[in-house]
Amino acid sequence: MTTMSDRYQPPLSPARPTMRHVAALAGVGIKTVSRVINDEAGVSEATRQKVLDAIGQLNYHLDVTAGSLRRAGRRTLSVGLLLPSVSNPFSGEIHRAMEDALGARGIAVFAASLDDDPQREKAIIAAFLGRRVDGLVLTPIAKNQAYMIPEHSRNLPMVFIDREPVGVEADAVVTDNSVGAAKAAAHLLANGHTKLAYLGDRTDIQTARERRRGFLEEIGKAGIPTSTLPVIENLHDEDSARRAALELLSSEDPPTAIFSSQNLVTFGTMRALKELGVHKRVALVGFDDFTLADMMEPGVTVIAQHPERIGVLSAERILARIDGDDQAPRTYVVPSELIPRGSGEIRPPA
Amino acid sequence: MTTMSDRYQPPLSPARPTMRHVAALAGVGIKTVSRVINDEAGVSEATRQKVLDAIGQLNYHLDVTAGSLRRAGRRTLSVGLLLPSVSNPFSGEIHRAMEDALGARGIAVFAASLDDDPQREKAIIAAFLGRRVDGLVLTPIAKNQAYMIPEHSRNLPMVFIDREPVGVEADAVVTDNSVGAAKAAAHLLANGHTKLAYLGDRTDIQTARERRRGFLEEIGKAGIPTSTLPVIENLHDEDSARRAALELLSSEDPPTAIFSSQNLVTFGTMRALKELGVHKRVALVGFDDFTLADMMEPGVTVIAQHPERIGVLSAERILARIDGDDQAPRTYVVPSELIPRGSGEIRPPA
DNA sequence: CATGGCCTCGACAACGATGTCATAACGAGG
DNA sequence: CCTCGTTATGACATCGTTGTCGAGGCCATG
Repeated sequence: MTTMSDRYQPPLSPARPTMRHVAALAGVGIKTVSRVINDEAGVSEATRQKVLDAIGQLNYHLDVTAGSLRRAGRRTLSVGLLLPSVSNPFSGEIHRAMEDALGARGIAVFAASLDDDPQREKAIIAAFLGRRVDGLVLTPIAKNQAYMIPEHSRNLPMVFIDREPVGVEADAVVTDNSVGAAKAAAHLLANGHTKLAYLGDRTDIQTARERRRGFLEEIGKAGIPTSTLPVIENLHDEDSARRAALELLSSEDPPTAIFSSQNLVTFGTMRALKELGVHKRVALVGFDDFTLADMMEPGVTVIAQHPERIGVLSAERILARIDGDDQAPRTYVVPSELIPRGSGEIRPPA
Repeated sequence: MTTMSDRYQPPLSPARPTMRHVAALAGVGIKTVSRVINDEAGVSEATRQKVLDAIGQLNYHLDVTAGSLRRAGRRTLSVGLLLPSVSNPFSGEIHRAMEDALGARGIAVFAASLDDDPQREKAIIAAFLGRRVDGLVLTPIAKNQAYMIPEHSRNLPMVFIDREPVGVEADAVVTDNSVGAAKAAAHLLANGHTKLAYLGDRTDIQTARERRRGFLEEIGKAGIPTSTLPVIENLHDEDSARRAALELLSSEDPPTAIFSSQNLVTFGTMRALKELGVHKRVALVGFDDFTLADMMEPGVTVIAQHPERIGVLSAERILARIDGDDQAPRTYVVPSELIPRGSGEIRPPA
């Protein structure tokens, strides 16, 4: 005789209950069940209890998607969120703020990563449209969002993050990229630097161009010629930034201060500075804050964006649009903030 | 006369097209449209083209949710993912790996943050069930998952991450927490330490308990009494960890090596070490890798988990279950890895 | 030319829910 | 006792899609 008690029991698989089952068990019509679940008026307390009991007994969960098919306004109670990558902390913060604001309204969030790939942007949007999301919040990559015109004219609520849309009119929530970069420039100038350099991200990314513009314009205003200032771009990962910085710093007349336009570029630059042993002599200001920046040697001065703030604002806007707000689209600017931590306050050699 | 060209034009809002519209425009029946879209056989090439043209012209997108209502197996092509917080990098990595694997199959991911709140866990699961997700991947917080028994017996695919479920049998993908912690202990012992300390997370978190166990057992094996070894727990954020470490290090007979059981605890400890100026004299090994750990002074030795690996494996398992795999549930262990970077190789004072 | 088989294709019901509307029950007012 | 308004309730159509099934057209075979 073998004992079977420790064998895996494939579970029974009773059909998932529907309103009909609940109605039958409670001895009422399905419409009454619907009324109870949706808290509609016109159900006696006794009936309500019977229905609730049946729901509990069957462990019934309303099928939101089936409901949305018929429901007025056809709300699916879901929105699509397109981010650079869900694994990057900046995106994560935005995602989190969005989740909290929308979750409170019973709206679920589909999140997806774009990886700077315009094709992917379109494919994901198509997938989300197929799910009939109530709204779209996205950090656009494609040069142009004209392909969204059909949806736009169907009044699909959309909010653009990080960059204003091209080809459709819609709300946008952005960081003051050029202003932030100008602050970085002003800060380095104020600390006495005249030999500056710019290390930047891919030039097809609008925010990268804005940052470059802000940085260079501010320097120009100070009367320092920008035509000879080293501007190294299209650095999209840590290692290419590191190598660019190494080369730059090993050149004949190296800069005494560097502005890096993005997180990974900042990391690469930090590595280069450290490898050459000049991390305490060459000034650095990076765009984007990061964890432990204050624990580095020296602490890294940054232009911090406020992703939670961006997320909260975007959530507000998409909710307002979903609720029918039809004001003219606006762009909301979230100010960046210079956080001095040491690396940006290094003064040029005398 | 005022010009209106720059005024906002609220867009027209033609109804979203359905298969019926496509069918009418193409001059075919709706079933034929369905066949074309789903690549079913039995449609002549000519008809196919007509339908595809109509789809393009109307900018039609199949309504996946409506389809899932009728489709065999009722797949909604969505899964729910419950993470500690979408804003934490560890969760982000898992999310990303999941998104990639499931996205390739046309499955969308609902992600939500638990914040270590058992109530939230239940609420979010209820919300996901209401959306009829095809599967659930979760990092459980609640002591017990017995409340999921009804779903489990309805064969809802589930995969648990980070911790084996209690109360239901299901696949789990976990890090070898106790083994990893033991490695940390062994590493510190091998470097000559005998005065060690443990700084840990909340004791109601299973992984935290595992790590403590692994750490203390390994030390016990080496013949060092663990009863007097400082074990400070329930440190759940950076600042409480910092304060605990400060106190510990200022005590009469401070440890020469510290093991911190989690990211935030590690950060707090690093701060304390630095504040006291002993970061180059007291050894530290932290559980969980983090960005720029190698750039700290000294580099921080960690027991790294592999969240991408965990994500990939979880995605594989949930897909297999969705595809009908009905083997007995298993627990998959993803090995952690000790990465020496300096802080863990500091030797005790002679 | 009749027959049968294959290929295309569409009518129809159904999925699980909700909006509409009709009806039953009941007490109030005449 | 009839009428009326109010409240509680359910029958039914419907949302957009897919599964089932049968109809019709065409071609090859005998």
